[in-house]
Amino acid sequence: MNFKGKRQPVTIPRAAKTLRRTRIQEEKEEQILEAALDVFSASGFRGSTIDQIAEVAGMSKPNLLYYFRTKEAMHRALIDRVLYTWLEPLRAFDAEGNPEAEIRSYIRRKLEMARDFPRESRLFANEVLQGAPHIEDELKGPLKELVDEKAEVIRAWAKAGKIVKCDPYHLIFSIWSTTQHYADFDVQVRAVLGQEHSGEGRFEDAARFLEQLFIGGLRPDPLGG
Amino acid sequence: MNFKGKRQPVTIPRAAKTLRRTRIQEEKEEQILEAALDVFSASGFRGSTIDQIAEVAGMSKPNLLYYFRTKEAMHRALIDRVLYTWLEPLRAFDAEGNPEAEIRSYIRRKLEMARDFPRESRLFANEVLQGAPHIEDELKGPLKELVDEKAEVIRAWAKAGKIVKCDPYHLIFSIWSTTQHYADFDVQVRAVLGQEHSGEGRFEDAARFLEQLFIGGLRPDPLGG
DNA sequence: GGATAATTTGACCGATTGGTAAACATTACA
DNA sequence: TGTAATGTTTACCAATCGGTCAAATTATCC
Repeated sequence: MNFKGKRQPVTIPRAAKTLRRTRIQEEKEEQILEAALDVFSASGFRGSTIDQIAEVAGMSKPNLLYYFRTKEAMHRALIDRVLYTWLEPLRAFDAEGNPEAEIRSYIRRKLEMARDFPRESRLFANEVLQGAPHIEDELKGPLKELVDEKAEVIRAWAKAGKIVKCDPYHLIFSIWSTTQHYADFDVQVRAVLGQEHSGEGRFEDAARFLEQLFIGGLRPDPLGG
Repeated sequence: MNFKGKRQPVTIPRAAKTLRRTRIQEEKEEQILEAALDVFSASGFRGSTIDQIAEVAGMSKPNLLYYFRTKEAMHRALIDRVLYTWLEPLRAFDAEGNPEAEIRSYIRRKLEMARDFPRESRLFANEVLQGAPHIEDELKGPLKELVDEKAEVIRAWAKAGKIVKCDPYHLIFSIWSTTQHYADFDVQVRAVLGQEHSGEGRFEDAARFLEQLFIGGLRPDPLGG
């Protein structure tokens, strides 16, 4: 029952992390995950190599593998760290609030995330696009539950006549897709808009358009029908 | 000026293709591109291997490389073949038509493509997501020109009060993103909708919602302003 | 300061990568 | 039917892949 000849990296027994966690560990793991975000978000899991991440992180490959035993472990740690934050805007969606204001601020928040955290957006986009082999459970579990909950809120709003009757799931999908588009398909957006309109102002233009679209499209039918 | 010792694959001198094009060539290139679409759309360029494509195509790797000299050449041929078809719906967008009907049918066509050609959608999504290293020219050239043209049509409609005043580029982006979402993020859509609603009927639900959203959101302001 | 644990590295491993060389098999065509 | 062009395969290449190992270095703590 000993481990002589092969010391376990400190990060492996996760439970022990809070007990013995070096300053160096925190710094290096941070460095690595930052580099991993760069690489994974740009090339997907299969298209990324440990050597690339090591180079971006500025350390040797075996050193990376001292902190994360496998490429998969690095990817998993990255997903875990980013996923919670990523769902924050949807979680903030408030049943008690004013529907129009809630939808407006949800769009705005998602658009801000697309602008400020495009790598995180692309990390998930790459993953989902390639069949979500590593996050299937998260999609079918926590994500579905959260969406189910918020969909119920939207359905209640529609029932109360506060917004038009519509499918709440597809409404959420459409907000996701339109906002994340500006992160995931950034190069295409820039190419089409051309140099003159691909500055940071495009996010304001997008926000204006999307609010117009969704607020207009969801305004309740005056006949109540 | 001879090539002894290394016969040139027939496909290399593209100009000569029309002159001497074997039945076998057509069949095999078809087979290869079909397999390449499978693999590239699922893993992106970097994440795909020639061996994978060879296996799917049911032929040996050197045999693939007889028809396409490099992995890049295969990818390029695939992009070239698919791109034209992919832009067909936007090209069909008619300035003379009724704005509401044109937008409605554009959404429907794009949604049909997401349903019927999800691999093609993912091929481009992978490519753009990873920085569009192989199709930058196509984006900045033909794509931008086509979008510019159609944006002008939409702008004219808005000016004439036929639809609400809005940014035509972001309108096009939002139609792209919402429709392609059902191909590119299919696994996520299925996971969130659950088994009961992830049948083919989801495309009808999506169409209904998106038409509602866009038609409602673009209906001209009755005050005209 | 010395022992001990934590960290880092260069050298290396077998498997896989994109791609080649050349022998071999098949087809088209006179 | 012969033969030249076309098509296919086996064996192979150097480079890169994810990952290991043991030795060397550095930080920590008494």
